[in-house]
Amino acid sequence: MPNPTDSPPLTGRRALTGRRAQAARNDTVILEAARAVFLADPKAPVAAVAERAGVGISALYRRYASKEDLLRKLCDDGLRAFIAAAEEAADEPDGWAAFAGFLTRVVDADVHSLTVHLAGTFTPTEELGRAAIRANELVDGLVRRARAAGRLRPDVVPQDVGLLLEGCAAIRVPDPERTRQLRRRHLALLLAGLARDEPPLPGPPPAAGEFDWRWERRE
Amino acid sequence: MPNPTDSPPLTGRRALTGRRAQAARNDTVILEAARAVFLADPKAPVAAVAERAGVGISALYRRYASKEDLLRKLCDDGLRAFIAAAEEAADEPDGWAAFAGFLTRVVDADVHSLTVHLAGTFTPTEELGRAAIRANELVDGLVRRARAAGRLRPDVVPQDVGLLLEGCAAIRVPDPERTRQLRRRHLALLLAGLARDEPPLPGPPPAAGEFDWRWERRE
DNA sequence: GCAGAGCGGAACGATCCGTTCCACTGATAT
DNA sequence: ATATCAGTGGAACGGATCGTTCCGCTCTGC
Repeated sequence: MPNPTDSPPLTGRRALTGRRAQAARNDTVILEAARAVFLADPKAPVAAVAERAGVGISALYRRYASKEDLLRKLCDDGLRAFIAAAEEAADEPDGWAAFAGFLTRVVDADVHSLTVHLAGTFTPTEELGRAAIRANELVDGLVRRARAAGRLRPDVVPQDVGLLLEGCAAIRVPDPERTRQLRRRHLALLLAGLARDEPPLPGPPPAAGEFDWRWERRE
Repeated sequence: MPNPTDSPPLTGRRALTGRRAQAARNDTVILEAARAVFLADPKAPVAAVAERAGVGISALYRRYASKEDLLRKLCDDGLRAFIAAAEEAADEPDGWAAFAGFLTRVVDADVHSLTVHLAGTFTPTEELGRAAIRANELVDGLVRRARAAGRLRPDVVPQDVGLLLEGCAAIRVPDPERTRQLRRRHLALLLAGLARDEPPLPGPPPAAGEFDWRWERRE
């Protein structure tokens, strides 16, 4: 009997029961395991995901036609979370606070590294492409507002955000909570650097589309 | 006839000739290729190095007993370069300039990511451990001097340097020169953030030895 | 009490990869 | 001139890895 986890079902409401409940539980357990595993190592074998989830391999293949399918789903979810964070931050009235809050949210959720490191391991759907465009637009808006608020140094461009997130995502220790702390610390350094009246940043700023190559399948 | 590269030898001086010269040339060609290949993908196969170097596999195995041997050599060279950069920077009289110069040098040479990403793929030698300690001491000194010079915010600790370098190393595009530019830009942001009179960095600062786990062999 | 959804995990086949091996070449020594 | 052999390219090998399939079992829902 696999996964004898939590309490029995309330058959009254729409609550699922027995085998069916277990299946529903496995849905999320598998996704969480996959996220954790591929975040640590994008090339991890499928079996590692199953093991981490505490299920058999067939429980996984019942839900996803292939590894690539699973990867795509993961990346899609990540992009969605990214967009959600941006939209949520947009509600904040102060432009700088919105910008800083957005970055903090994305860094905490570890959403950027998933998207970035998984890109190139599967053939992207058109839907995913649209989401990516939407995400870029949202970031543009956030940067524009932060600049309008007067706190963001004017030589920062939206594409800098990607670099910045990548830098934060690169910081990783075995303990997830500690990772979060260290990344926040690093982000604070970055945010301080984003302030005004510093000497201008060197070199031509990153251009739109300059990072598209990530999406090309790597061998 | 392999590697019919450059001009004939000057037999007069100690200049090596023919087969011998070719071998010497291969020494460096192989190392450069290995550096480039493993920098791009730490798990790359040995054959990829040989191909990139334009030599056969046996030319490689004649010099290194095993892949692990080659990786160790690479890591060792990287650490040495790191130390050299630190020592060179120490000559600079101004503490802040020394600190900033050191970071720039290390980022430009792409030395940090090599050491960090290759760690854990081979069993380290004692010699390597000593070099690591020496490197840490040098960084300590650089941070101390920068702080004494009054430009470095006081809540930055030496271990922050590792995080910072890791962040810079994480940014990578296919073109090496462009990578260098983008990293410099990112570093400038970081350095600006390192300035004084900002709100204090959040969370407990990274502790000494907190990143030692990197050196443990990963499965 | 029966049908089948859901599952665990062994088994399979296709790579992939580190390492060895062998035949060959051309510089060097005699 | 000729023999020698350091240096080399690359095919071949054996082991490991990994995605996927498949089979037999269990336990639910009816």
